[in-house]
Amino acid sequence: MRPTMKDVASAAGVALKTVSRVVNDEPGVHPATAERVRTAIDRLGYSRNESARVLRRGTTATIGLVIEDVADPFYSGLSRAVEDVVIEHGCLLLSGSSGEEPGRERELVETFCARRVDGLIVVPAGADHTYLRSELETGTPVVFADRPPGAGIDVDTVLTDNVGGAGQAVRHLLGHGHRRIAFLGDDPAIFTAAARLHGYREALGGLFDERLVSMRSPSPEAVRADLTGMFALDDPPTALFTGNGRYTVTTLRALAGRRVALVGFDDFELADLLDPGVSVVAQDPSWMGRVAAELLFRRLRGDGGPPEHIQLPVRLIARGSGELLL
Amino acid sequence: MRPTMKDVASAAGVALKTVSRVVNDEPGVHPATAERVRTAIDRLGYSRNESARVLRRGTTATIGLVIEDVADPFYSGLSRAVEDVVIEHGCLLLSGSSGEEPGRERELVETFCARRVDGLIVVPAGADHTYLRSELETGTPVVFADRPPGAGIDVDTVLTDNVGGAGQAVRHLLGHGHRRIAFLGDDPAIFTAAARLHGYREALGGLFDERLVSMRSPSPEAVRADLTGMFALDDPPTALFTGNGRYTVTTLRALAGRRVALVGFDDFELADLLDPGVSVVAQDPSWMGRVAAELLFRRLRGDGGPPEHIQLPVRLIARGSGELLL
DNA sequence: GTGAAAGCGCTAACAG
DNA sequence: CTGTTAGCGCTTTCAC
Repeated sequence: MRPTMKDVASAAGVALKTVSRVVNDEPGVHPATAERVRTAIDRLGYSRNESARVLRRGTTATIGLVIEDVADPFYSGLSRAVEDVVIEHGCLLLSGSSGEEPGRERELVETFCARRVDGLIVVPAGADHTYLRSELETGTPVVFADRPPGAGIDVDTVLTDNVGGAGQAVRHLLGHGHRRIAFLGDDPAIFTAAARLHGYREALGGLFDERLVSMRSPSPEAVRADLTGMFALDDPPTALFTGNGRYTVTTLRALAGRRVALVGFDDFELADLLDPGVSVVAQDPSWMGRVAAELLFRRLRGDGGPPEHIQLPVRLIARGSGELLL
Repeated sequence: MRPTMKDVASAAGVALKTVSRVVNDEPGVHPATAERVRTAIDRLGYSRNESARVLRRGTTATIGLVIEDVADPFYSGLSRAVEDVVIEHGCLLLSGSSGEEPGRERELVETFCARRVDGLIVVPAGADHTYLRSELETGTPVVFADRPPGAGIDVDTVLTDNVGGAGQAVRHLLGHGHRRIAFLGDDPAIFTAAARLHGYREALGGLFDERLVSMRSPSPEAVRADLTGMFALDDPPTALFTGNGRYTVTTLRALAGRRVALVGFDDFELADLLDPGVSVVAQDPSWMGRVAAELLFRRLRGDGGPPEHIQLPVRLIARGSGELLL
């Protein structure tokens, strides 16, 4: 039904190999012959079967990307940047969302490996990546982005300066006179959440009070309940540090206009249009994606050096909410 | 280097076909034999070569999705929904961003077809889809989402009620006393932009004034310039209707607090937190994704009925900005 | 239950 | 410049 090279060959009255040459722009085909072949290709509506080509050549020109959720602006920004780099290199991107489930992460990685991707970029959901070992031994380069791999796997990583960023946020609030600074963030099982908690705690020093820490689901109810609890304390927080974009937004909603200083980790659209503007410690998701993808292609080009561990800086953007004085 | 079924077979002391049976969970293998095979698979770190399988079977269990830009929340929401449905059906998703370039759209579609996707979901950037004809004849189902295909191609579509939604927005503003209602939107070459302009114009009737229409790039500068021009008129607009989420946000920024009524097409995060809250005509991108994907899988299951044209309704959400009285 | 042989559509290696 | 042959790793068909 679908025409093959053989069909094109007989239609053009040449050997199969000649068609292959034309299709692949290989030199050494007489222009007239090439033209005849191209005509036959157009007439039959021929399109090369990539699976057959991959099977024969052993390389797929495909990169796999595992993220947490495409619908999250951080990851969709990262995705887009990865896609652009992948395209620049003439490759195709295979991507999937783990939904923060380790099992799904692994399934995706294994599916991608079964499709013989040339390389992988992974934002891990799980903490055990020993399942990657045989693939790594086969020589497939893997870059971890946003979060590092579990113990025992030493590969390239591109991470944000989470500890430093959290410290910057807290010191900013301290500098504006606050001493009761709460932290709302994800479950510390998530690497970035734990790192940001660490930076927060370190910067606070003796001012740390575990009653001002809430790390659980970013559901409106949970955030609201925890905030209510904190504000009911004898010495309630006068400032908040939120651990990621989702928490910042949920917290803003839960605050319902209450006047508290706030600095959030992650920038988000419209942060400048709120009143007051929301001060944030901004990451650059597309930078992360680009750096990870470029590192991967460097490996693909044969760079066999030791694993690199890149840390991207963050930038504090003051817009008002973090500058409310005590 | 990478182990094949043949390697597993000799390691387990069975024939290649037996390994194939085990890998594919085919019945009729003695449990003990199967166990021996599985052990060999684990020991060698075998993973089936999907390209070889695809070549032989002729079906890829892969769906292709072409959108405009993953980094746009509308399309990333749609993507995620498509991905979920695709996963439910045990398939893999191949997706790419056209960046609103017809050439890129076509390249993506052709790349996906060369990879022999079982079906395609396309948010077109171009207006000519005759290049799809041979693929359609081959029997590959294609669903267009958000925008219809160009002339001469009759396939399934899943669109939003753009005309109706724009009308709803305009009538809402008319109902609050406004008579000078401006429209800011994308280039009318984009289907949705043209449809929304049409709905706007129809609802305005005799009140339509082309000086109150701005349809060009959503750059802050362009929007600001056009708004300045409109407000300098003798009878300036007292209300705005923005043609999509990007325009709404850009416009809000350009307004810099000026008191004008506004209804935007597309909902967006934080619309409720601004002051006043931003009234919108909301689409549901994940609903659109889900509907398109389910329709595609219905076709893949053999539903050969005539092309379906699904129109999804919109919902007006009043939050304050659209209810400012004249 | 198990296996041998053919062949999916292509490219690599070598002839002419 | 053009053609022939072998074989990538798998599934299908049929035989035992």
